[in-house]
Amino acid sequence: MNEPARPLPRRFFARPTLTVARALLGCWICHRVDGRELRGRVVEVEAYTDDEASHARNRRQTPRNAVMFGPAGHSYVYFTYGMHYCFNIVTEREGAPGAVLVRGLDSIDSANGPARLCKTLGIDRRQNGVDLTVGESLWVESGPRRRRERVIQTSRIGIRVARTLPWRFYLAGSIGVSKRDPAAEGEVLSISSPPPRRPSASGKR
DNA sequence: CACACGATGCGCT
DNA sequence: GCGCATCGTGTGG
Repeated sequence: MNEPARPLPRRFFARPTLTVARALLGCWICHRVDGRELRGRVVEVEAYTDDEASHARNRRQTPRNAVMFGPAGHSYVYFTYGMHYCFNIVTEREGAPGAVLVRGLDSIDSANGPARLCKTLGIDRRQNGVDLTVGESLWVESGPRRRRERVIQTSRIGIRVARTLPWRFYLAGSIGVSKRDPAAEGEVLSISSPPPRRPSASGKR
């Protein structure tokens, strides 16, 4: 049998979104499905509140984003591009929209990128609105970051607006990070390695 | 009702 | 770097 769940309590999630996002690094996402328990360690997240890139932009509430306005510690799973799911964890006090998009896990295969992560953990629309503090099917467990694991803070990915907000966090050097930002990591140029390729000026994403 | 488009990932150039 | 799958959602008429 599996170990009993030790879900993080509501008060962990009912804080400012940026605080929760950073605190989630190193924690475990656990999903009990089909009699087995899948778990991965969070290594990359993004914060969304009521900013221009958020589903709750302008604090506009809709059927889809409703759980972002609800109590913290619930899951917000949305469907996108006609084929993918993304998993978020609701933050802030009730009435204030906020969620952390979980973008990458390690200690499990194929969990780099928010959609692959959902596929690997078996998360889909059925998990939307689940209370993660119950510890019954889907929950989050504490997992303190290891010493020497640096937290990198940089801009979010895959959005067209609000790109200057540094609201993405990841653990440097971890497998499971969808996209690294060498500049934010303070990478030193080496004369023995080829020069980094510059992104073309046409890039819109 | 019509329509534009996306918090992505894959395969190919 | 680029095209594209594929459909729910929000917006506007």
